[in-house]
Amino acid sequence: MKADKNLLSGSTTLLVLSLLAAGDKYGYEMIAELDARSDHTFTLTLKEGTLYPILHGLEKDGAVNSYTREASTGRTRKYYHITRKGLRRLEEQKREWTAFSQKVNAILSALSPAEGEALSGPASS
Amino acid sequence: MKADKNLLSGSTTLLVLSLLAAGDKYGYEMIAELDARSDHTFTLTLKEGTLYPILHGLEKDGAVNSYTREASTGRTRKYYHITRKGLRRLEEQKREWTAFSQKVNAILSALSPAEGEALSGPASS
DNA sequence: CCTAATACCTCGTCCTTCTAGGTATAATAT
DNA sequence: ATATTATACCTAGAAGGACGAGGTATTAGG
Repeated sequence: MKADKNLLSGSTTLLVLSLLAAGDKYGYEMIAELDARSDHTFTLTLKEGTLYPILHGLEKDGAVNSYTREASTGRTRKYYHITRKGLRRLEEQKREWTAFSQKVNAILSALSPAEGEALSGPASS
Repeated sequence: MKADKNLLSGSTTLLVLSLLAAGDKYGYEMIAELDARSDHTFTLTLKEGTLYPILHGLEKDGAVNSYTREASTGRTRKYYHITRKGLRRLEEQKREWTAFSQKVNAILSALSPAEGEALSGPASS
């Protein structure tokens, strides 16, 4: 329940940049898209209080820029567009994520066979 | 450089439990093992200031228990042993991690083909 | 003898996310 | 007509997790 939130840590910016690399989007839309992609299972939920400050930070860094648009519904939306700088950053973070997740998976899969050894030491559960 | 630290967030407990599931270990050993497994590339580095509080927390929760042992070198080591409760927790966190990382990977790989759509909207980089 | 390595620990700081609030407009229900 | 819900944006402060920097003690090596 609580671990999900923690897992998100650090990969939030990566996810935001990824979404924007697929096309310009506005904040509310990104949250809805992530929510839909995680089948509403709370696996990948991004909160407004998290997203908006991140978008502002990315814009300040020049990784994205924004423009407002009137939707056909009459609503004003603020769209974000990823820049070349943002794309470079995305690639870099993607590499880091891949390296990291592979290492974690390697450790996770390497533990089961050594189960016998775990019981060889003095233990009391 | 800095993103690595953040990526670690949330999966630290999972990694610690994984290491212990492969056999009883002491703190210093776990740090060295993770460092070796990440080829010293800083991808998976766990710091003492992070590990020890986590181990104490896990022990308080009953996920691990500990015993001291005199090594052949004459040094006193504090070994940690994972309990049944800890194993259950490990399995749960493993599932969460797997679900999470798969979703992230799905998003990462789903972005490139939509590149054309990204340029259909009004944009200015 | 003095330094480096082993082995443990903790406190305060920083960074990231969330909670909980706020504003404003459009659509829907009453 | 009016109230509620949904859309769409925002922010300040709280909370949580990892780290840096410090500390202690013992052993090995120069």
